[in-house]
Amino acid sequence: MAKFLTNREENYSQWYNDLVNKADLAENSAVRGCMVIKPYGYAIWEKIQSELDRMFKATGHVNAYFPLFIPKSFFSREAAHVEGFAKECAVVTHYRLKNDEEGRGIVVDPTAKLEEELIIRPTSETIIWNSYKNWIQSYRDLPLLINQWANVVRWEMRTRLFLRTTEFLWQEGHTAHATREEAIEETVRMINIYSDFAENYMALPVIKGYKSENERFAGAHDTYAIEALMQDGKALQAGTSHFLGQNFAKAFDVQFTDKNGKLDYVWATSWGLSTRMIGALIMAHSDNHGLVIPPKLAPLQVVIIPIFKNEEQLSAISARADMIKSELEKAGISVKYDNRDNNTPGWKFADYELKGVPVRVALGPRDIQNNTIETARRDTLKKETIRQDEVISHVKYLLEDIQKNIYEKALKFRTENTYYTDSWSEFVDILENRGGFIMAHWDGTAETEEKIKEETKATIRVIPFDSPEEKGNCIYSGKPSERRVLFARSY
RNA sequence: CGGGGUGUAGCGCAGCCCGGUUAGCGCAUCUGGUUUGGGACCAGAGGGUCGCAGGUUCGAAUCCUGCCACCCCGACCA
Repeated sequence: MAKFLTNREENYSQWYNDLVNKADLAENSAVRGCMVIKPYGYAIWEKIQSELDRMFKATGHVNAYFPLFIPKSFFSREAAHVEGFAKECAVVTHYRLKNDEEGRGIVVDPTAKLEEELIIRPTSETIIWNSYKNWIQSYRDLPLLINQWANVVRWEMRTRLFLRTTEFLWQEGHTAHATREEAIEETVRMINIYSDFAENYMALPVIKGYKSENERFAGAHDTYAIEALMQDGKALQAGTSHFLGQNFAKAFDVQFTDKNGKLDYVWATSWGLSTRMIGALIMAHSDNHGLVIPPKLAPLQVVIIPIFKNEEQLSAISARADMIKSELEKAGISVKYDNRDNNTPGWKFADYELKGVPVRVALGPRDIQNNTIETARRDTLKKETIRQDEVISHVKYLLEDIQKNIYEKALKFRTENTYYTDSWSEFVDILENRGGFIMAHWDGTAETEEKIKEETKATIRVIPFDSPEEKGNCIYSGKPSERRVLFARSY
């Protein structure tokens, strides 16, 4: 068979770019580092949005929207926060263009300079806390549990479709609480929602844990993250939840009166998950035939393809296909009947495989004769011929089984590529030659983490929540350590 | 910002080293016909400021200079 996609084993980056392009998910735009998300890619994002949104609302959160522009002065109130983001901000300095008198076309009107520059949000903590200041006076106003679906801009030096683009779409939750304990509880609740979403919807096994001080969000007391392993052996941070302490409340002077009439600063959290998840989906499950989308997030779950020689056959097949389609739809399954006659069945088979549609149903003259249908599942590419009256139950079974199977496949891959080592030379060797997760001892200092990063490009992805206490010696410094942490090279 | 690479039809590329009539191939598109159980075949057609600007030359896709864009590898990061 002809090759339509770059081979994944030959060149992982090229395979990834090629797949994003050929599966019609996105393309590079004319704007530096920004991408155009095409309808099919956006449909996947809409599925992610709707499932997450449901989970947020079920835990008492509501949606709101805050401005794209942040006055520079807001942004500089929290010292660590500004330090973390200053290097990658787009800044608006003027508000008008004009025709150049010397005929050089449209130019910025120098007389239209803003008195205070506006930052295009790289994240919204500051503008949101400026509002919260007015919204919160009493313990009765708390907790405040708000989420925003938005775009943000971070002027990264190097970009990559979905994984790191200059502008990206995400959701960011920003909550305010009366007590430290409650805020920490919220931070944990949200990282659990993310990992639940990753595992049960994305079919992506993740490791939950704390970020080390070096990797923490700018302005946070503590950052929790979920980390996933991609098929090329690199780690991908898939979602983060931050305990912000009273940092932003103090910076924006958000105080409330508690039950005892005492004034105190509120406790905050923020948490976010982005279109990067689409990149994770691609890199975790896809193969050399194209995308593999978990059924729960597939914009299209089933495609029915007719195989016919003439109009007469097509109409007989269509009658049956329409019936199957409406029955599947009644069962809550999304279905397309592709009866276009300008492509051959073989072409359609390959195309829907490239797009990652989980289940394909083929109907031809043979099937009409025998009262059968042919099903094919995207994960294993296995085909089966079944009785037509079994189609609904079989498709339902396939969707569930594919969801389960690709999760298990990803988990198996992660297990096989997670190494426990106490030897520095083996540590280096794994990173150089195999990739994957490494569970190793660490002395807990930022200096050691920094040195390991310099020498191997690996960072501490997380200190896993469930990493058991185990006495050992730091892989790098040899100093005593209480538990293993997760190292990997990352995106 | 450093190191490497690429820019030729909608997409993917050859031609460039060693300058020479009309710039070529595959895919895609359009027309007609035959096909259709794994990316069909035949015949015909349309589509190009060879990234941009200069220069050398009788003559430049090809040589020289400058600029621009994109990709990959680093530094940065969700």
